[in-house]
Amino acid sequence: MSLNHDLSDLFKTFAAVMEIKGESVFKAIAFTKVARVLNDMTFDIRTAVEQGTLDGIEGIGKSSRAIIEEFVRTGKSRDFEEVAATVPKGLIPMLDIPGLGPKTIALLWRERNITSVEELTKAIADGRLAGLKGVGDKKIEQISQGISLREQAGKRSGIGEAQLVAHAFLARIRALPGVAQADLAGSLRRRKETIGDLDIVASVTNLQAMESISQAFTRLDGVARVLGQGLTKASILTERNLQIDLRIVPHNHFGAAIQYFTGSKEHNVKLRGLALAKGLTLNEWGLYKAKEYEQAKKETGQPPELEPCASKTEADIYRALGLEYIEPELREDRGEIEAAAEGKLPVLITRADIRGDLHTHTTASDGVNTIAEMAEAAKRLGYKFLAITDHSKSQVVANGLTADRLLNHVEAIHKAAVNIEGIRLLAGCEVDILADGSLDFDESILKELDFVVASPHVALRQDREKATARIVRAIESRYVNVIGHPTGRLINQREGLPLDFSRIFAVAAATGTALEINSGYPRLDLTDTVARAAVEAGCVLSINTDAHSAEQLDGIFYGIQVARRAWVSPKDVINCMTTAQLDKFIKRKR
DNA sequence: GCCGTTTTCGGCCCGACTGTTTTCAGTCG
Repeated sequence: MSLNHDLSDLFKTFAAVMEIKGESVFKAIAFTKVARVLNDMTFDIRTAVEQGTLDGIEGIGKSSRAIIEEFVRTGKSRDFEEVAATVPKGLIPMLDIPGLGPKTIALLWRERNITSVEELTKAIADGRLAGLKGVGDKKIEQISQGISLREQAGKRSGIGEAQLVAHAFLARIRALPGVAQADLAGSLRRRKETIGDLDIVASVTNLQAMESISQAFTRLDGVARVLGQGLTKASILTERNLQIDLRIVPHNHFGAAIQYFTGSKEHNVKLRGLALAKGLTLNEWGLYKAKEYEQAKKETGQPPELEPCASKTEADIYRALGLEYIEPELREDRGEIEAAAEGKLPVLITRADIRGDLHTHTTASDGVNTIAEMAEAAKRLGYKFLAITDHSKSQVVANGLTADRLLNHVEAIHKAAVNIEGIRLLAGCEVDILADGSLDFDESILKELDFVVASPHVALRQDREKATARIVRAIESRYVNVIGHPTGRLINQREGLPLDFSRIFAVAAATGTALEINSGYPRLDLTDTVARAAVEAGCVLSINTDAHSAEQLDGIFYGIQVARRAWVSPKDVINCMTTAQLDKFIKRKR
């Protein structure tokens, strides 16, 4: 898929160059969107070009299509190279410095011949920025801090880490005097797998309290630095360099504010475009009649003196725009607004739909709880079935089971099942998919199992062709029910296998093999966009915890969130089947 | 550059905060 990413990067850079050159911002926005669409794509762009299916994709117009086609054919774009040559390469990374934007970068380049972050650092030290119009001492200090911030920060936090910090701060904010309600917004509320910064919205019933809350927030425990603080808004950095933005609004505007702050930006842009087309205008204060809003009295930090069409709840806003309510996980501008307009949003899966976990470990391999303990924990979660799937022999570090040990373990599981009522125990195994796609046990062993998860653990740097053939071969085994964490990726740590998903989906759908959304953080594998494409291609999914302890069974929550972002309904997931349906699902393949 | 149930031309989301300004530009989300 690297071609998609290469092209996405090209459009991103193209947009950056246009910003610095001061061309129409709309051109840059358009190319930024093309970059996003390419990045989200789960099919190979080369195939789309060859099959001529590039036409129908929203956001990719005539010019972009020409660039894509040329790049697929020749590996480059003359248009891009021509434009890029007019701007020094070193200016592009300067855009990542917080507080420094395209206008100032262009100014530094033209007036001081600064063409890289390194030169900028030196120029600041030498005092060469003095006398630049619009750049004072404070601005220079801000840029200087921005440079060091960029070096430390870099990566987005994984949802697992961000969540802990978010809940700690949310609790502290809720405890501040005058706060009526406070909730998470931003990408964490949308349950994105990585989080850039945390957004929290608080409401007040007494407007006088707003500023004192804003101030108190910047003095909370765990605040390392204050980035900005106004009447209704404040930003801080935590000790771990995570940025938190707090927005404070009057209580009857809470819905509008949390809608606005939840984003995504792209979702909101489209929503406001829709509002405009209906003669309305949408902002963080509410949804208003556009003409009235224009004439209304407005003051910074205060709602306009005007009755909104909607503002109290998010549901009110979506309804007033003629849309079904859109769950936060869907708000990415991936077709949800169009679907909501037609009343065709999916019924999203919830925790209550899950009837069992199909990928778990015990003390037999590298888990910490026994069969009975895992079964009791599953029962407490209300589950009707549980597959015990300890590691196979190649996973030596994980105490993987040899054939003999596995057969004994199967017997032990069946024996344990006799003593445990109300839950069906499946004796399974997480069998390694070896580098060539063969399985760690042969069929004489596999046929003794009730359930098989096959997963790749090693050789995760294979090329696309090899990796795809490997997983396809595993799917074709009649005993394999689920492909566990199909790519092996780890958030912020490991890319995983570069699979050709359209081939994987075709074989998985044809054979009745489920693809896993592994709920273990930082796996979360498959990802949201891939899982969605899988379902659209006719595949079924399995959401499992890969729990190595009874406690970890609770982690199913992460996988469900990925599934919700993937537009997944209960009917798409084998964990939502009744036990009888699950038996049928397993039998059908054998 | 992209797009079209008010448009094939003329729009394109919107407000808060900061800094350098005496009325606004740049940046951010």
